[in-house]
Amino acid sequence: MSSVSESEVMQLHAEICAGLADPKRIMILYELVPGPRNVNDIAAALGAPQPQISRHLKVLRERGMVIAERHGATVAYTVADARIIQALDLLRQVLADKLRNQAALAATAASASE
Amino acid sequence: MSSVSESEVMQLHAEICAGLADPKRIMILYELVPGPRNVNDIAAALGAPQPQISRHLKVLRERGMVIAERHGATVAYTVADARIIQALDLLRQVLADKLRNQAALAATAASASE
DNA sequence: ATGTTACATTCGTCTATTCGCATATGTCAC
DNA sequence: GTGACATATGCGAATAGACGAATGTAACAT
Repeated sequence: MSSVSESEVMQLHAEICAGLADPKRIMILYELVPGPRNVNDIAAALGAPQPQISRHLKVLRERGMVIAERHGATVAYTVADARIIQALDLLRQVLADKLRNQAALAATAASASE
Repeated sequence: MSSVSESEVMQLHAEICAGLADPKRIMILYELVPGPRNVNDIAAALGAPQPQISRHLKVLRERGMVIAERHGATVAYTVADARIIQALDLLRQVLADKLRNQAALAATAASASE
């Protein structure tokens, strides 16, 4: 019966979004798309120190956005929900269009000043 | 020719996500879904002080996520891209499922301890 | 038990965000 | 011009986020 209040939902919604609000975390999530990866592999792939990646993974874990699974000495991380990647892709498209429009505007301005 | 580097894209991607990383901003964006709204209406609808809403709108504006259009004394705000709302909806669904699963788990635990 | 590899956490510091409050700007009506 | 309304911004305090560097824990092999 623990119904969640409207503002609590908004808070949780914002926390999930905040999980995406860091370039490294976005890169980590995309690294996990092809399949599970362990921490050192991610760190190596992104050229970032392992503790930094571990901390970012903790942020994502706390928000239920990735799943950690121990396999012996290593820990495999997975994206918890494919819709997280879908949302990232949507926002990436928004960004791509914005950059495209800016480039077009710049070209227009350039040709206007020729 | 201004090609944007990989990490710059990630930075911009993260900035858009950061635009969503606040409960009030999410509420503002959903307020704009039915149609354009001016600042005071949003502030009244959310029961928040006008300067706070104005600042949040500035954050969204700077990231190109909303469009401001002056009409006389008032300024009408619109969501710049419908995919922003789609992304929010996706993440909201992720959250809803998570809450549903947590509730189910709690119920299981409760029945196990009967 | 020791060593080695994999991962997580703590600490101190720095930067960024958010807020309330007051105030500035902008637009219109008169 | 003045006044009234709509929106934006400056300022200071409080809070949160991210980092590097060092250290702690966990799993396994020998």
